Amino acid sequence: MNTGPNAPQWNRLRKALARWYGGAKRDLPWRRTSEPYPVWVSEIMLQQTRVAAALPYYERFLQLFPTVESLAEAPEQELLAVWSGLGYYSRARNLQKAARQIVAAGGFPRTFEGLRELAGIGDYTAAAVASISFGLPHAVLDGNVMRVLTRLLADAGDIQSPKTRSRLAAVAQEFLDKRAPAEHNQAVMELGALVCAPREPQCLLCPLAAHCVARLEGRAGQFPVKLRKQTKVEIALALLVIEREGRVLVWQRGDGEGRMAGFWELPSLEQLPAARVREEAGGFRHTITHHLHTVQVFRAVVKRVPAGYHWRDRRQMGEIPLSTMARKALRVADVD
DNA sequence: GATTCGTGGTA
DNA sequence: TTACCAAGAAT
Repeated sequence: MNTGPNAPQWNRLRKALARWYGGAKRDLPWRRTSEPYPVWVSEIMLQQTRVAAALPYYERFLQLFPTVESLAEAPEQELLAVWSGLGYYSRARNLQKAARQIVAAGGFPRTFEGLRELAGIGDYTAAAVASISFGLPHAVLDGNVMRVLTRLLADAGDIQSPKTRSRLAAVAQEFLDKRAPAEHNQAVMELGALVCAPREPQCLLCPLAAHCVARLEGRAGQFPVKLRKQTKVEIALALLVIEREGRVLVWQRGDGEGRMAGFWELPSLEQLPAARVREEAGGFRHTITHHLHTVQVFRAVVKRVPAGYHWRDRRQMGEIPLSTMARKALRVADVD
């Protein structure tokens, strides 16, 4: 740890941060309680997901599954349907897996290590729930915190490397206000979200600005450093909207441990060469991580239902787990 | 330890 | 339009 003459004055920083958070704190639904179940659900939903995107899902999810028991018993199709459109669907499956672990154990684990063993809970989420719900002194390290700390220290390490991350984790833990871990953790993240933003950081509004090395050097925008970048892959796809008597032909992804298992999809022209295309309904682009799909949507007909395909009522599509790509295609074809 | 997993917002 | 990236975790 940096204990030299240039070590950050953590106590001053903590106080300045707490004062700022007192005025900037947003009223978000998951902040109205410290109960572990809603806190946990919100933390999972917020992984790599913006607050605005998670909000409506959070409300619907707790409406439908108000307790950990109800989540443990939920039919998988209902669970995936509620999550449909939010992305990273393994989160939903792990959430239920963990709910069953919790019910089997007779309640929530009340330690970081116990939380860490639940499905879908890594270092970040374990620290978040431990601090917010149980007041335990574990610092969170997420994208916000890494941005704040790399700027504060002008740390030029690649944040995608485990070495840099563990170094930042130690700094975060030293920075943590052990008397108020819940408030402190959320304050740093909120600072990263609202002030110490990725682009055009609002240094003039920042409570840490006086001690921020990157700011003092006029290069806050250069942090954090991220060396690796993804190369994109273009994919062309023709999806078929095959309608008959108000129903649409779909297939279901295998329930095995595959990507988006359990989700319903439209057939592609490649899958159903026997389908007879009537007209092109339109097209759209859809990006999944680094895969750029250019999708053409065709209305088509089939003589008989091919093996593995099913008719689903077009008005029922909102109630089943459907990939966003399929949803977009249905919209293009005016089915909804 | 590098990859993969979804989606939508923003400049 | 493109590139980045958002309260990460599992493999």
